[in-house]
Amino acid sequence: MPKVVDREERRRAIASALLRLAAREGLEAVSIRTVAAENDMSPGAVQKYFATKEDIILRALELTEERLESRYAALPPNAGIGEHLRQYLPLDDKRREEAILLTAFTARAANRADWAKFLEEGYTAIHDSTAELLRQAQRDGLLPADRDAHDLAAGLIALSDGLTLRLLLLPPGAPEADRLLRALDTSVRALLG
Amino acid sequence: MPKVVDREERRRAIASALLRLAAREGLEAVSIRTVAAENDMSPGAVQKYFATKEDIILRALELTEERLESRYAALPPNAGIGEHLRQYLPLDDKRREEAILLTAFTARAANRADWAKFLEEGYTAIHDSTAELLRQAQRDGLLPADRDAHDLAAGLIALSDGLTLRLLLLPPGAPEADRLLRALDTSVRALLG
DNA sequence: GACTATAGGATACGATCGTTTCCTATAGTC
DNA sequence: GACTATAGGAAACGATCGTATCCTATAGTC
Repeated sequence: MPKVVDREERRRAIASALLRLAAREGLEAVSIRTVAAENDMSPGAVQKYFATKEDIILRALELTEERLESRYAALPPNAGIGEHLRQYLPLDDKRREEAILLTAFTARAANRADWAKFLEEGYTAIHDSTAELLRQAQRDGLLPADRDAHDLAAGLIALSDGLTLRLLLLPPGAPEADRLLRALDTSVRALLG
Repeated sequence: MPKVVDREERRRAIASALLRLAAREGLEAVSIRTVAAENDMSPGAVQKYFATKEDIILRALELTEERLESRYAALPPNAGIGEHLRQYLPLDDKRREEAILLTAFTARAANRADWAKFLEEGYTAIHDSTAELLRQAQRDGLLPADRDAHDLAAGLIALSDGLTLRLLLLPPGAPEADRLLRALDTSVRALLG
């Protein structure tokens, strides 16, 4: 056997470099060559791990969803709904990167059924775990039992996603962001209370 | 004077062709040549009206916001908040096109201050007119007077935008869309009290 | 130590990109 | 009718794209 490397680790590193680059300079700046440079490899080396550019993008999409899920899993078990929603907002550089990417991917996915299916599955997962959280709150008596957990979850997630779009248009530390976050709190309370 | 054409009309037609193309095949499919073909001109002719590709995109952005505003203005004066929000959802091909474009533009604008400023102004306009609508409802006694119209407007718009992202991932006539629309109604009612 | 399969890099190919330059046709002025 | 400014198109430029091909270096097997 010849020289051996951890192929899966390499693939992840390349996809991660793509995400870093795309978040910093936009998805249109992504090419085999620029991704290779971002990961300090030659373009030829990248091609040993991904046959096409499209394959790298799909792996990067996967990686983004993995990160979303791991952040979700890292929340303390007794965190409230508000804290869960806040996890998805672009309030620091890392989450801002992810939000940019998911937004760009979503726009492209609208015309590509395979990408859309992929993203939709991620949405469904978030939706289901949010709905489960709400049902738990109902069992604990923290939320009126006559609410439809699914409808409520859809509303809360939409609220968070819509706010994310607004926040992306503001400079990272803009003062208007506080107003928007307060509006989110108000709306969440109105929906839950 | 030589041959005379309506330059503004030509510019609008070119920008409109860009929007049509970008909505159908994605923003990455947009080039001087493809836009020219979409509008049945030669690439050289396009360059007589826009010096750079970037200029066309900016005009297209302007055009999209003009369309949003004109649709908003076309609503019957006694329409409710729910109908206003529904205007922005991608429920037919035309609005789906616009939503795809605005989403793609927003993702790119996150890294480009000039685009972001442009989009943010559009958001502010929608926000202000929505808040005004809410204050009118308060004066009419249709909405409790103790609500903050600005926070409420921000929440309602975020709700609509977030739902738009979800709808973009579903095929145009998907049955899940109905569930989401019902969730929107539920949430709007909860927010308005 | 010879052999070999893979890592990694260099290079080439055809296509397309944004943009510039040059040419022709035409509608209006004098 | 000569003149001219503009519309519109054709072609070319250098750069970059995705991808394919070829070459070398190296880590493991026998």
